[in-house]
Amino acid sequence: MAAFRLFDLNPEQERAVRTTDGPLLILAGAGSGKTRVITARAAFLISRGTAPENILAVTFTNKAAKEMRGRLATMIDPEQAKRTVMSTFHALCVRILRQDIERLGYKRNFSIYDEGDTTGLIKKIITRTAARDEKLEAGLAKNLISKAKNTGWREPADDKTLIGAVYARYNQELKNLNAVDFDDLLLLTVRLLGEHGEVRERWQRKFRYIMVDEFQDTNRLQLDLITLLADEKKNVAVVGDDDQSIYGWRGAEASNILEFETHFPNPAVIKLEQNYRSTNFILGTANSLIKNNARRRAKKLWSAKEGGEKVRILAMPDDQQEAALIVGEIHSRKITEGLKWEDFAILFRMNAQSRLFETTFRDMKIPYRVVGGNSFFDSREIKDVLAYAACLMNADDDVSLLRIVNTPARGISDGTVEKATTASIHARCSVFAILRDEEFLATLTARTRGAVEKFTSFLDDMDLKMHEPLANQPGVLRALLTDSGYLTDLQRTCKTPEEWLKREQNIRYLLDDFQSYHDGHGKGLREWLDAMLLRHEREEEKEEEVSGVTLITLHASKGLEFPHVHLIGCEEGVLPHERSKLEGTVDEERRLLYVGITRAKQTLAITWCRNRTKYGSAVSCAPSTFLKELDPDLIERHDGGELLNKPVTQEKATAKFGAILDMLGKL
DNA sequence: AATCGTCTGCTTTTT
DNA sequence: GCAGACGATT
Repeated sequence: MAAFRLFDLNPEQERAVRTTDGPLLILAGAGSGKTRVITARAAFLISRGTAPENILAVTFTNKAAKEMRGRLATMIDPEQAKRTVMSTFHALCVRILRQDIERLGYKRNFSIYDEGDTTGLIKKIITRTAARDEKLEAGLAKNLISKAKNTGWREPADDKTLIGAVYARYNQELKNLNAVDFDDLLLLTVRLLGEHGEVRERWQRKFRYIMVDEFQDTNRLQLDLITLLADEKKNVAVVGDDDQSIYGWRGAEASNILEFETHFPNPAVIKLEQNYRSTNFILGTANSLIKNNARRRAKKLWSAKEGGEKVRILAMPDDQQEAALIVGEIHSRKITEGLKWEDFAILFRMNAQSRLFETTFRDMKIPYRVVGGNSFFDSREIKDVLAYAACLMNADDDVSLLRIVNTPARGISDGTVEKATTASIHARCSVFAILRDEEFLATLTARTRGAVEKFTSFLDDMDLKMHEPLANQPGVLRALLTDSGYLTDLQRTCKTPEEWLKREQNIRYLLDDFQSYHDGHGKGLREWLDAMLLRHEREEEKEEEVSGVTLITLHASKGLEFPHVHLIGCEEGVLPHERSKLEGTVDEERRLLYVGITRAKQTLAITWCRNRTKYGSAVSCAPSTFLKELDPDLIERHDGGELLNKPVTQEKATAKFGAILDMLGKL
């Protein structure tokens, strides 16, 4: 291969790319080109003769992995790019576990349970375990269990506490179901690699160079995993920004990056401080805020982009007027400055804050998109389809089976299901096995027995068809949904034609996705199902088809950028959130605002309201204490109430009219 | 089995 | 203020 070209990189970036051996810590500030560095580093390693499959780049999201792979494909031979392992933590673990999980006493066809599945299971366990006067919310228990798994809390010795007992039972139950939750993917992989030297060595030999993206968001288990994968060579390059650590509440350990040296001694440390995104007004504002955090690796972002506008802080009388002013401003700037709706974003702390903006945008007929919110995968029909598929892959998967056993209604009542579950616990086998057990069937009425037998033979039939060599698997799945009467039943239970249209569209999307996965990758239901369960967003479609002003939480905005950003609701109690003050995590809230500020490329406006409607009633608010920390030299303060009521000035009207004429002229 | 009414209790959510 | 859960009703 020709000599690798590095001329698009600045000196620090180039050093990060060329430092290939031994531990490396890259402190990459917001907008400093970290994705570029990771991909260039992979390309550089390959150009120097490293085989692509010996390079591992781990990310948190599928989107990031995909983006990296795409970029790498533009830098080197796409065939080689394809062979480079770029994967999320969870997908990597699935890959490892599908090969060797048998050593931990699970079967290789294990099911992966998502949040909803696990919460449901925990709920069931709580009702079975708790005494009359004991109460435990399933959601809370799920969080506690997740935290326990992620911080390495083993089986609690004291299962005298309800949560301890539920934890132990939950793990046992999962194992019986031959299922794992998201946390288990990491936990079991760490256990597998830790306890089985030959497996560990095999993977260590494979991954000679490891890179980790968003290292500030890794938790204890993820660090353990990386440590286990890196052999004594320790060719581990981590990229991250402690100032953008905003997932502490999900178990991310900022100490992983702050104390990197204790985990990997004598690392090379490289700081990327040149920002390619924002103006210096914006970066200076961000710097002035974040320097108030005590525990951080000092860095100062700078930009070659001079000029621009000062950052505006607007005080608004209430949230209604906040929405009115911002939406109005976006509307007029789009026209007068010839911008696109996509150039604007509205950032907020809580999802609930987007509501008012949504209605205001609708009223003004401005297109908008809400990022996040309810996921495609939370819809009933998608869960049902995936449950059908899961049943064919893992006969022990009771959770999926119970989901679809009487969906559509086929004469297997709750009572029958209850009876089957009890019998399965007694017989120590799966519910599916019980439904085929002659002894059990004999206890049923002739009618119920007929229904059960029809159901099991239907699934058997589908199972057979699905696993035939050269089967048209997407076709089988499609047939399953029709022949089971599922689709007809779904249509019947939809209240409006629009609802049916939406649900049907979702299913069609899902099946099309499987079809193209099957045709393109030549992979089967197993692999596709894994990918679906580890992917909670329909990235491609969402991003390309939908356009308009972006409405997004601060958390979800990390990694994105917009020319013009409005950061709303900067009030004490909202940002920082009331709860964070009680929990002592105000620093993380400050980082959250920092992330928000650094999303802006050209202009940034921060608003706060003197009054806000919270839970139905109006409360008065104070501006966020963070606003006092921002460098006053870089900021303009306005009273937004006045701006809103001020009559339109002559010059503004002329400008606007001129712009309209301009647009008409172009037509 | 479906539907209606009342109660509750409120961040953020990469997989 | 409103969604989501749960229990009582038909």
